[in-house]
Formats: sequence, C-alpha cells, structure tokens
Amino acid sequence: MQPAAPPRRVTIVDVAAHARVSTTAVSKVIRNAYGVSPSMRTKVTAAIAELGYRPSTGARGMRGQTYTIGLMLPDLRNPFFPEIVDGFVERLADTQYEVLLGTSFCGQEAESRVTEAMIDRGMDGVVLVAPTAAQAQLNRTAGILPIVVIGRHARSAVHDTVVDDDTVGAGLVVNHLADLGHRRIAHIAHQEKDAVRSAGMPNAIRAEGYQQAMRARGLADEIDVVSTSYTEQGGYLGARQLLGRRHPPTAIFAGADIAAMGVLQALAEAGLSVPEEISVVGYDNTTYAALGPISLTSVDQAGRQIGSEAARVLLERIADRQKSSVFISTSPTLVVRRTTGPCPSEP
Amino acid sequence: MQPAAPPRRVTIVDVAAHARVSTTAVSKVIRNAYGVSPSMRTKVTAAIAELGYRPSTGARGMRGQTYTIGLMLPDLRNPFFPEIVDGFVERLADTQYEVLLGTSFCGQEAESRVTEAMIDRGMDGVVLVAPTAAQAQLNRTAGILPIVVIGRHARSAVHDTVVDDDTVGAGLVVNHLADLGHRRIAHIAHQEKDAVRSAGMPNAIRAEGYQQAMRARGLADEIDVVSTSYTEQGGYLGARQLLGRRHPPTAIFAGADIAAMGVLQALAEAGLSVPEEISVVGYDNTTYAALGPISLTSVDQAGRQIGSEAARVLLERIADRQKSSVFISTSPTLVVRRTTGPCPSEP
DNA sequence: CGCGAAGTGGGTAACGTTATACAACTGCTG
DNA sequence: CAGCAGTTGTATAACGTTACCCACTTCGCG
Repeated sequence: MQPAAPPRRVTIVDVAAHARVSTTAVSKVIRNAYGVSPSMRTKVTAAIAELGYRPSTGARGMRGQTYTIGLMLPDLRNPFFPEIVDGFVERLADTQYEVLLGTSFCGQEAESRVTEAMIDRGMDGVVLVAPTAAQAQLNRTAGILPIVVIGRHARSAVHDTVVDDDTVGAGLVVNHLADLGHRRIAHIAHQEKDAVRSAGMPNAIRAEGYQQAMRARGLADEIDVVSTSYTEQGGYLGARQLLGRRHPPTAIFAGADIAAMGVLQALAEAGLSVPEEISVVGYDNTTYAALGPISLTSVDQAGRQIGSEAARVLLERIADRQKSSVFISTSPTLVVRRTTGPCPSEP
Repeated sequence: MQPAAPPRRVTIVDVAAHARVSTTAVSKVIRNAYGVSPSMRTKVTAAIAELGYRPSTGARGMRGQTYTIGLMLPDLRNPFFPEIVDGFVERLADTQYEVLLGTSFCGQEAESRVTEAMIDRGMDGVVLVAPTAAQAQLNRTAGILPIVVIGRHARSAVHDTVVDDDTVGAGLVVNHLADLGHRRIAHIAHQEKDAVRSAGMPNAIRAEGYQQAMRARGLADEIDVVSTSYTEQGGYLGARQLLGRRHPPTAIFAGADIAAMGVLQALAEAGLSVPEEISVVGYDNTTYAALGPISLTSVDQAGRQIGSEAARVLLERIADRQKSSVFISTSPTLVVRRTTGPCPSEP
C-alpha cells in the first residue's frame, strides 16, 4: 500500500471549472480587479472556499506581485529589533502582504546573501535594518526593488530611510546626568573595524552626539570616550578601563544596553554600588533594561514607530516607484530607572 | 528625463544566448544535473558570472524546488530561539537552501497564517518551533510538504520531531536543589488557556517532570506548583504567592528564565537575598540568565543542537518523503550560576 | 430607433524555469 | 564494419497566474 500520494494542489483552473467560469474571472475576483459582477463574485468566492484554493505565490510573482515583503535584521538577539518588527507587521496586518524575516548574523557576507535571496524570491519590497553594505550597494539594490533602510543616517535619493535621531538621544543622556550634578560622564562606544563603514552608523552618531552635548553643557574638558564594542564583553572591558583612571567617572553612558550589562558587572565586581556611587545609562531600552533586577536607565528608540513608518513609506513606494525619496527621523525618549542618581559628593 | 527604467532582470535565456548554448544546458549547469561536459560547464559558468545571472525562485518553484526553507518562531523576544536558528542555519550553510523566518507572535491565528504563507510560497520544507496548532492540523500540513516540529513531545507518524527532554531538565533542577539540602522546592508553571492544547507542550512536561523528580527524592509532600505564566509578570505574581505561604519555599524553580526574572524582582522587593536566603533556578539558559548582574542558574536546552538536528532530518525528508518519521530527543544540561546555594538552616 | 458608453465575461499569450524525450555524436565490441 | 551503449546537447511542453485585448450585452439618449 502506497503512502497517500501527494495530493495535487488546487489551482485557479480547478476553481474556474468548479464555478463554471473562466480562469480570468477567478483571477479578477482574487485580485479585486475591475469588471466582476456581484453574482460572479459570490459564485467564485464560494468555489474558492469550497475547494480551499490558495493562489501560488511563485506563479503570481512571474506576472507581477508576490505580496511578500522581506525584513532583514542584523541579529536576532538584540531585543530592540522585535519592536521594529511589531510596528511593521502591525501596519501591514490588514493588507495582503506577508512579512518574511531574514538575518545576517551581523555578517557582511550573509547580509548580501540574504538580500539577494529576497530579490530572487521576487519580494515586492525589502526593509534593511542597520545594513552594513556600502551606500553604493544599497543604491544598486534600490534600483531593483523598493527598499527602506532603517538606522543609517546618510540620505539617499533612491531609497527611503527611517532613523532614530541618535544625536538627540545622546543629548538626553548627557543632560539627564548633568542635571543630576555629574560632570565626569564617560562614554563607551562601538569601534567599527572599517572606519569608512562607520560613518553615518548609529554608533558613530551616538559618540558624536555625546561629545556635542558635553560641549554644550560646558563639559568639554570632561569628554572621555572608550572605544570597545556594543557587547557585554565590550562594556565590561570599557568599564574596567574607566575605573582605572586617576579620576574615574561618576557616570557611564554605554552606547547600548547590552554593553551596559557588562558595565554593571564590572562595577559589581569592583564593589561599587549603583547608583549611589556611580550612575549607568544604556541605549535602546531593550527588554534587558526593563528587567526588574536590572532596571537600567536607557534611551527608548520608539522601535514600533520606526517599524510602522517604514511600512508606510514602503507601501507608498511600492504603489509609486517614481516618488521622491523620504527621510524620516523619529525622536527618542529617556526612560529613567534605578541606575542613575545624583552625583556623589567628593570625599 | 525619465528616471532610469527598471532594468529587466537577466534570465536564463540571456545567459544561453551569451554563451551560445541552449537554455536547457544552462539549466543543467545551475542544477548540477547530469549530462554536461567540463567545457560546457566552464562556458556557462563564465556567462553566468559575466551577466550576473541569478535564477528566479518563483519560476523555479513552478517546476520543482524553491531552495527555500521556512522557520517559524513563536516569538522574537525569547533569546532561546536564536540558538535554534544558529544551529539550523549553520547546518544549511553549504547547501543551496536559504532560510526565511516567520513569527506567529504567540498567536494561533498568525501561526496558521504564516504557515499557509510559507506553503503558498512553495517552500521546500518548514520548521515549526513550538507550534500551538492541533496535532491534526500539523499532520495535515505534513501531508503537503516536509515539516519538522520542534518542542512538541507528541510523536507523529507523518512528520519529524525534535525535542529537548524537559522531564530530564526538570529532574536536573530538583536534584541540584535537593543536593544542596533544599526540601521546600516550589515550581512556577505556565498555565495554558486551553487545557487540551497543553498536553505534550514543554510547560506541561516540565511541571510533570518536577513532580516526578520530587517524588523520586522522597519529597512528594513538598510538591508545590503555582500556575501563572512564563512571563516576567507571571514569575513575579507566582513568587509573591509563594512568599505568602505559612512555610515559604527555600528554593523556587521557575519554568522559564523570563519568569525567573520576575521571581528575582519579587524577592528583591521582599528583602530576601539570593542565594543566601532563597535559591532560584530558571529554564532555557537564555542570554538573560547569562547576564553578569543576573547570573541565574538555569537549564540549557542545547538549542544549537536542536536546530542542527532539525536541519538534518528536514533535508533527509526532502530527499526522501517516504522515509519513516523520526523523533529526536536531546538532553539538557544544568548551568549552575550564582542564584543557587545551600539551603539556609532553619532559625 | 440608432449609436456610443458602460459593464461584464472570456481567450490568449506571456512570465522564467525544469523534466522529458530525443537527436547527434563518440568509442567500443564482436 | 554493424551495432550498441554511453555521452552530450537541444527542442518542447508544461507549471499557475495575470495583463491585454476583444466580444457581447445592456442601457441611456439624441
């Protein structure tokens, strides 16, 4: 006895035969195209339901749209990205579009591989979150299909961009700490291997914004940047370095929450209590920051909003590929929790 | 002046013309099919490179494979899932397959929507991580395309399954705590709305395994299960409930790390020090647990291995759809960190 | 009543790829 | 040297859908 033969999929032809109409008619109905009478619609809809028909995306793609949008994330562990995804998917919820995700695992090569894969699969549009590809490469991709770039501060004429204003975010942090009386506020930055790449990337902007804000508060002399990486390890090493200073900072602004975790660990090992002896701030307001036992003051990037805006402009561009490109900048907010407090008075 | 017309994509016909061979020949080369001479291969490969040709997945799908595999995650925030993805993708790295991700946002409806979307897109196979669909539904899907189910303990004759042995995992926790002298070991479980659904799901197995292990250690009388949910809030509420007992537990086994976060928060608020006064254990060994300031003892599910095994069996099934189904069970390990310690002596 | 416009349905030719079948050629065997 | 088995390349027909065009009906209006 053979195991049940793989049942052939129901096609538009089957539906047409069942409803005793042409395939063209069925196609019109499923596309909501012009030229179908109500009675026709009823008949066809019924046939579709009875047969459980679902259009083949592959075949559709050969003639036009696939109703599929690709969203590339650099990494699945940073809890900030799901915020973007939420906002994005929510916006697309009552459209016909489906969202499929890809991840580059923070690698250049995988990033382009995934991007190409999405193009090959006929996606109607693609969102690239914090891509590391060269701008020229992004422009080339934008020539093939509509794309939205999230998190790169460079403007492009050929694709839309959505960013969070990291300059403002860094300013929020510095002002908050300065308002608490801190002067020796240090920053832990992420050092990109490739310096050229780094320009316009969030990490560079944050470091820049930090220095700018310090100067604005008359703290130019106190500027102290340690360049490691946005990792727990990077934060740990950065903090160790800062604690070794002749005059250690009274506040540390880590460029990312994950780095702040390493900072907290280093401080705990050094026997320093937070925030009594030293304050710590992160960036991204990830779920790490919100965890009760951590309760880290952080900058919230309005990820949902970013995702939502990205979906909006992508749909607009899919509808009109000639429209001029858009640059959207959202404003971050500061979430004060329990790792920041008044500057301890000097002994 | 018109903005550059969307350049038509290079097709197999273009390659064939450029290399002065038939499209069939090109097709054979890109598929590594039988019947191509070395010289032909060289010619075609060169033409492909020169033209930058990439096959259209949609068109391929109409005749056979799409070289695409779908991986559905219930949620993007649980840091355990990326482990599975890593192992999965790694295994597929040197195949032609691309992996695209989908997420159900822990919702029944979205789960089936995404699954259907993957089927419509002609995926060659799909991996479902901790799906909530009824078993009958899973079997139906398995009739359409190869699927691997991760995390459901029920065996199926029509699809492959990979699970981590949660019974063993719960046993590791209980034994570890009992070895430390604890007797009043409580468990915080996840209560599924739909009791039927719950059977075979990891949460149910963990609770069951906990009770089994307690009995095995002669602690049957101390069994104490609080049913809330695998969320920070759930852990918090569960812990509060346990602390209100006449004889509060000296150790709490939360069924998931995220719940353990809530437990730690509740303990901190109650002024109890961990692990001196009370021990806490999580499950999943997520990145939360590994964070320095948290340092939670947890059960590691070998996510990479699960993903890797899933990829292996999926490829096998794609190669031979008639092969009999496989049930793979991996063994968890206990990662001891700083939230567990000896049972405090009674005052 | 004639005629155009609007509305409705269908026929057909793509879209880019692969599976199948087959033709042409090679080299070997008896 | 006939015959046969491999080997190598090609022609062709799908696969499921949609865009385009055309035919037919109905209706309103001069």
